[in-house]
Amino acid sequence: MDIARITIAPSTAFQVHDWLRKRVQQGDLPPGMRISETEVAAAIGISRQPVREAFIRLASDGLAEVRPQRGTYISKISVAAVLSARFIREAVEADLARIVAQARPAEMLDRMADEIARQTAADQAGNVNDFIESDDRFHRLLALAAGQEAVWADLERLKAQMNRLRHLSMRAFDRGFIIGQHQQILDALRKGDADASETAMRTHLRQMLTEVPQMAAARPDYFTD
Amino acid sequence: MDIARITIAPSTAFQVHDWLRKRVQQGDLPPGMRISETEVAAAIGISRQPVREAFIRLASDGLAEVRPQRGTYISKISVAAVLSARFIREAVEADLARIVAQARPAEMLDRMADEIARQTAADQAGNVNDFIESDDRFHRLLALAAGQEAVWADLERLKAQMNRLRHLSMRAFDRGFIIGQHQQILDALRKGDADASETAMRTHLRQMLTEVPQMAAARPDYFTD
DNA sequence: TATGCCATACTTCCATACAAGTAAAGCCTC
DNA sequence: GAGGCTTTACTTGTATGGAAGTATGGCATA
Repeated sequence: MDIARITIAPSTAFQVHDWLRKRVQQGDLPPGMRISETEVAAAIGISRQPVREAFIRLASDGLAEVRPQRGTYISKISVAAVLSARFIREAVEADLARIVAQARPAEMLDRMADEIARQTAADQAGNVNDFIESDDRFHRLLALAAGQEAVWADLERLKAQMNRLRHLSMRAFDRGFIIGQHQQILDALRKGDADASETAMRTHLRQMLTEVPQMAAARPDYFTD
Repeated sequence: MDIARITIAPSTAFQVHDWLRKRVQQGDLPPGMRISETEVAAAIGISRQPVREAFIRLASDGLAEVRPQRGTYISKISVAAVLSARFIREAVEADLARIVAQARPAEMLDRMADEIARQTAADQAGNVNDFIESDDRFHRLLALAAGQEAVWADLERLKAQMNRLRHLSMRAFDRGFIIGQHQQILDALRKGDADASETAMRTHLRQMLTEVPQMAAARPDYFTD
């Protein structure tokens, strides 16, 4: 039997945090921008306390920096943090790829193919957000196919800094190239070739090594380290 | 020129968070225990607000769970979260081992040997905390030797759940065995044998796969999932 | 003009009061 | 005794006032 799904209204602080987090990740609140408890509270029409607690959560996410008695600022994108997250992603997804290549779960691979189709459509429509979301789902499906769903949840946390960079870079870089790499990965997985799958995945994720310096050079005011 | 190191007194909320976090990680505050803003505030002699904010941070760490209008509880150790963190560690440290084996930075390898010596001493003295700290330093040195210090910082966050488990299991399991595995890893690194280094590291970190179910069976009230 | 002091207008931090929700014990009713 | 209601004592959530610290512009002074 299905149990009833009871949802209680989330607290104000929770909602504010969620709202701010999304806006930061999408680049709506740019790195370095100053935000103020008073201003946000007034804009929403609530007291300062829930906003303050949302700021604390945002700081825990690494997306904001609270300087006591001075102000709160949207974190600049740490190049070191992005590269670290990238390193971890490569190591983890390389292992995931090997596992999936050996198991070859047909349904999951089909769903990955579906995502590639969606990416092509989003690319042609010029819809950056759709593309990024499908990109994430593609990689998440890999974790699912390897029976390691929780791993992707952990990676999501690490990707926080990377995501912001991606919203900047997606406009500048070739999405068709990314789609091609996804296809290569999927082809190798279907063949059950663990070595080729790992190599394709590592190549794909190393792409970022060239993108990061370019982005940092283009918008130095958005980056640190 | 060196710039002056100015330290400002950390906020009360920060200190409370730090205190609670350490106590949770060392198992002083057991999984499932109920904690209350009012009680902690009274015990320390401050108001509820900073304690409340410390609870929020603790929840962000995954070490506590705030149930609105009901109470706040120390998180039980999520088996899924531990296994996920372990999977990530294996993938990442396998890559790190390969890199270090190829570079063979003499000074770092010597420092890793020092840590093994400290672990032997701590083991004979029966000092669990010293052993765990040295164990962490050993693995951290590996990241340092690979030029990926930031990676270890990210792993630290993921290890939060694992650390609590370790304080439970270290008393039950054979520390001498762990030391031997560290030595095997170091030997392979010194030889510059990337494959052997990777294998030794993976073997070492897979040890946990047998420990986790045993611990969960021994103390089911401490675990979830 | 340059320098040091100071008032002022911010900021985050903490304390306090109250609001809203939960849970459990006690009591009443059947 | 069983079931249901009410009271009561909790819990966390929000609002508000003030404390403490910071940055800035103005002004007096040399």
